[in-house]
Amino acid sequence: MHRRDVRPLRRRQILDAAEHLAAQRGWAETTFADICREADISNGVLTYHFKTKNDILFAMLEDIIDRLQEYVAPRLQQEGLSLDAKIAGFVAALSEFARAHRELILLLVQFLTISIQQPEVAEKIHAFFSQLREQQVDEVQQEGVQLPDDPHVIIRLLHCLALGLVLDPLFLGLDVPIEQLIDAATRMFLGYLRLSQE
Amino acid sequence: MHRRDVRPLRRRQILDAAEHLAAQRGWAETTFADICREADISNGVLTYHFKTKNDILFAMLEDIIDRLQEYVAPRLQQEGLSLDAKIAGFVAALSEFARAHRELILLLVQFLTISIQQPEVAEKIHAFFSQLREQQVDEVQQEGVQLPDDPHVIIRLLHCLALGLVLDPLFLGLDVPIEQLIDAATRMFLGYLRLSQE
Amino acid sequence: MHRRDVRPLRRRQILDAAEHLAAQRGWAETTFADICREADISNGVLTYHFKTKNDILFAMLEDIIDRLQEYVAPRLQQEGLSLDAKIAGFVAALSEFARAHRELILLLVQFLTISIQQPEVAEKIHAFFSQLREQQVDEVQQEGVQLPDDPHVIIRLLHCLALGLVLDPLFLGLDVPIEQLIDAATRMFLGYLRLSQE
Amino acid sequence: MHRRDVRPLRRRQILDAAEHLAAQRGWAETTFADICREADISNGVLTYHFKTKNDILFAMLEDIIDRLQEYVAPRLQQEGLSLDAKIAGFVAALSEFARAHRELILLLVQFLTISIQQPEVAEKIHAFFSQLREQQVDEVQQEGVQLPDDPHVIIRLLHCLALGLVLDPLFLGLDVPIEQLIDAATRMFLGYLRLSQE
DNA sequence: AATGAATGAGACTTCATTCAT
DNA sequence: CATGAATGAAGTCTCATTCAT
Repeated sequence: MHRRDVRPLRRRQILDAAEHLAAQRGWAETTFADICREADISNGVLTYHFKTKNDILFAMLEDIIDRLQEYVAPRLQQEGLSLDAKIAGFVAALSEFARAHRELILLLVQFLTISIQQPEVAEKIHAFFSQLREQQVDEVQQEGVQLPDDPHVIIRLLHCLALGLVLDPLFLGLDVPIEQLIDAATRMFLGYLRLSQE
Repeated sequence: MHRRDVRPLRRRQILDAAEHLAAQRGWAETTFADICREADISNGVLTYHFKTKNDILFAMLEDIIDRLQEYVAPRLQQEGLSLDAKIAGFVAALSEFARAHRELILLLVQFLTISIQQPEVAEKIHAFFSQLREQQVDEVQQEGVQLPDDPHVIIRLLHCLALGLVLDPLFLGLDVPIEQLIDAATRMFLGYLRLSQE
Repeated sequence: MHRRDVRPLRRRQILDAAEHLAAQRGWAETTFADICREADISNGVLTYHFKTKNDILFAMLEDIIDRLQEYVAPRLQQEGLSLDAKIAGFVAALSEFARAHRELILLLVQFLTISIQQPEVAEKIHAFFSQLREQQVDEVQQEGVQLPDDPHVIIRLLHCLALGLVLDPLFLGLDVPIEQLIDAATRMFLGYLRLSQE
Repeated sequence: MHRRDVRPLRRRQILDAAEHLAAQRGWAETTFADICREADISNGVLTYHFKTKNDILFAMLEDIIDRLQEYVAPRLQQEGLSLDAKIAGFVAALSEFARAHRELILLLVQFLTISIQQPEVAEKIHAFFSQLREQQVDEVQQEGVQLPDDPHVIIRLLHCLALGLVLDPLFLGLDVPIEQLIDAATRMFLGYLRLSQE
């Protein structure tokens, strides 16, 4: 009897290899041969599971969005936490995540770049972040406190800050310890939330 | 007598075409043939002026750094402005720049992505932003006011925010009017600067 | 089950074509397109079996050295022959070989020329002839007769003469029947061997 | 007033550069750009003096044949020398020449290789050596002594030997001191000349 | 005489994709 | 499911040659 459904295993094997290489050297510079070598499979296996290179690209995209989803989900809708605690928690989690999953961040950068000319990719990324924003807007709106801006603006601003905090050390070096930066950013954002209350 | 200085003209022509295409479709997807078509020159002219594709890449990098430099320079060291006015001016200028030079921003994104595996590219970008940071740190230090953090941390945070503000609408769509975002960001940052004075 | 060992067959096919063309028109003037046409294969097959043009060059070199080896081996260490008979046999075999394998000789000339600036090629050719010399020196030393010079000098001289006999008609035309030349050369060399016995 | 006839000077300059490079790295690997760099001239000058690459090739060929001629001429028709002395002198001069003009020998090898598929080149080289042979045959015939073979065969054999002595150390390394080789070769040939007198 | 920019054919090489086994 | 040989279009790059100045 055949091993039941080797396919998911093979796909996983291939995606792991492809993601590693794409993060490392860029998707355009990643060839089928590279992936075969990295995944220790033959060219035939690769093309059996993924018809075209773009198929791999989209599978990777879904894969990393799933992974981000899994990471994010339990951190939302935590009952009993103050807004401040949630925000501080979000920024802290983000920075921790960026350090622990550097490769995934690099991969995401690849996809952001690709999204410029691949509308389908742009759409998927957009959808993920939109949904995340909506959830966070909901959380903010549940608070009774007075806010300095429309909740959508607030969350958008939070995301801008988050994006900057994740990418800046990646591209521009790290002259300043990341902890100090995270700390300052948290204080800044919490201060901003309280601006209207003065 | 020779046609006066044809080389700089041709180089400019080629770089314009290459930058346009790289911003549009990505550097890896930009071929010699594309550039020739865009610049309306023959393949020979292209390789006469730039020995290799990487030569074009580096010329482009220097070109955009020069352009950023030219844009940034007059906006620094403006005597007689308060720190608050400078910060607000920086964020405003940035957002205005991002809108007016969308292509240049896209190009910069390409280079950021390339910098991950090309140390030479990373170095040049790093050098530009380091220098900018140093200048801004100097400006901050000239102020007599008490600050919430080390000036390096403050400027770094400002740059994180700026990076986020520039890239976020590019990649993640724009559900929120950019003006509101800029306004909120400015208020946030100015509030942060005053935190220590309470 | 796979077609049994297609690779060696294809390699053979390619090498035959490449050797023929290189002998005919020179290696530098032999293009991938030429080889594909001659071997009746597609460009893809060629580069699938040989990554670079230099790979083909080295495969050719090994191939012709193997062929020379196979030709030479059975002619050495023939027991029961006098030194004179061996020498005469060597010269005769050589001239016969040069006529029967003209293409191989032309190919060898190509490699000699290439060896001037490719140390790796020079090394392989050198190794082959060194080994041949050593074997022949051994044979000479087993003779009890008094010799006019150190056996290494004698064999080296024999090889110089052989090289001249092979190349001269190739390059300088043939005003003199090759048989007469071979005959005279044989008499000359045998006379030389007996010089010390006078 | 113009410098009178710069052209011969320029041609000399170009030929020197071309010959040096062709000897060094092979003619096929020598580009116009290489020659311009080596001769320190512009591309325009090069193509003004030589329309095509083959023009340079033929000019080089004529140049080296002239040089060989100049070297050889005074060594022929030396009255008052015995045949033995002439032969010994020829071999000695040859070996001395090969050492002093290594580059020219390398260049000659290039031409020999090229001659295989360029009949015009083959013809010129052939003509030079034919003429040299004729002169030497004349000299031999003027001797009253009894010879072991037809003078044409003798001289041809001498040339084979000479070719071997010049090329062997170039291609096959030099395990044996060249002096010993020259000495042995001279004795061998002189012995051969006396064979018929026994 | 001299210059060097311009040309485009063609070289080597890479690679995603197909397919017989 | 799996293999890897085969494909050829397309990529980057080289270079002899032309030509306006």
